[in-house]
Amino acid sequence: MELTSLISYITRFITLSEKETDILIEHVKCRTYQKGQYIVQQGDVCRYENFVISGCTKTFFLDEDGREHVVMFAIENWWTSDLGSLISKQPADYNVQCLEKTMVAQFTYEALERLYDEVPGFERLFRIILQKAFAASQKRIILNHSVPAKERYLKFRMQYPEIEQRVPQYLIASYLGISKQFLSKIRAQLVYEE
Amino acid sequence: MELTSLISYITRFITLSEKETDILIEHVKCRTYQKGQYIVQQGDVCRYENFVISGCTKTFFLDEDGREHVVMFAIENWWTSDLGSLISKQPADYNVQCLEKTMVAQFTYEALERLYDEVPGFERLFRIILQKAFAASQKRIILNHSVPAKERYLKFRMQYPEIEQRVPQYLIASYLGISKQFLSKIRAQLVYEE
DNA sequence: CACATTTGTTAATCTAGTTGAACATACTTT
DNA sequence: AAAGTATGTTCAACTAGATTAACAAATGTG
Repeated sequence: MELTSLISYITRFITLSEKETDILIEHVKCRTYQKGQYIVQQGDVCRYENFVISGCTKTFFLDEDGREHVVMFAIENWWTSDLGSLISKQPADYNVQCLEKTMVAQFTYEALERLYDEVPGFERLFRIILQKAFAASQKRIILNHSVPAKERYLKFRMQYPEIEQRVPQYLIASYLGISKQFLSKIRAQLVYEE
Repeated sequence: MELTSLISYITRFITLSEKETDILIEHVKCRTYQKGQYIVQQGDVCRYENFVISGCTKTFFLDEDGREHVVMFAIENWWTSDLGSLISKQPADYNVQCLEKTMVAQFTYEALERLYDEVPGFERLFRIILQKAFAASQKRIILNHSVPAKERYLKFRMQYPEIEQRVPQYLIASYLGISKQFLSKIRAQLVYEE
């Protein structure tokens, strides 16, 4: 079934009784997006927390000059959303767009609230997910400030080899905070060095 | 009592019965650090989640060349820690050092675990805190990538006017990811413009 | 008080990374 | 097959911001 990966993901962190699994399933909906479609649009209020079952997405925003800045990617077993928008019900800062045909499991804000109340471990699950996400986000701030682009690229390649394969280079450049030309230069250097 | 600010902070998010308040108090310890002392040291395992009762701290790390990079500040009613280290029990990436005489309320990892189990709302409290912290951290990554230093400084000034007053400029420059000379140049420009 | 340390400014030089344009390659779509 | 669109490279001119160093001003300390 479609939700297998979600359930086995969740049970890595908390145990779910049969009844709780049923409650979970009632509160989540699967949806498939085609390549290019938007799961979240900058300016709209974000309605879902999304768990990627299959496919690949990019999260980005457009600055005042219309330039695109990639914030993150998401592949199988990752969460993606504009959490700030979801919890505050303010317009989203980000877009989440599918780079491939992508299937996600979607939780509305209300579904999450109910799950927090009805499934005891659920609050813990998200506390743990958020702890990790926050710690990773903090590390990324460090990285951007203290490490030159070349090393940032190497680190990215090490950490997310699947993503490097799946995603075009100019998007990776944007994620790293550099121009595609400069990434190309870095890659040329690395080939020469190896 | 010293913990008044902590308790009124917490009750902004969840309700605490008298008994729960007692349990909370049992699991937290106040400690005062003098100016210059370290609450967390890079390389040590971080033992506490800290709530600032009074004073001011900076969180920073030293890169391979020994240069200091400020990640955040914390003043009254803020949390500060190296969360990654606290939860993984791996050596901390950051230092948390007091810029003034600072009083904090400290929770050990074990105390937090017990509180999650014994005080029903506690898991929710931290889920909410982490949601906000994560969303803010994500916004900061955007900001660094898409906005020039001058605007980043203006935004910082708007958002944290108390901190701008309390903390020396060269630390703010480091927080913004620029050199102190460049911040000085920006400030000179702003005075001229106003 | 004088002296040292911390904090802030100004100016010259240097560099990592940007921008833009031209060209190459591949993948779609008609 | 032709033509368009998405992706990737290279080069030259440019700029945001770093680095170094010298000097003020402010603050702390014996």
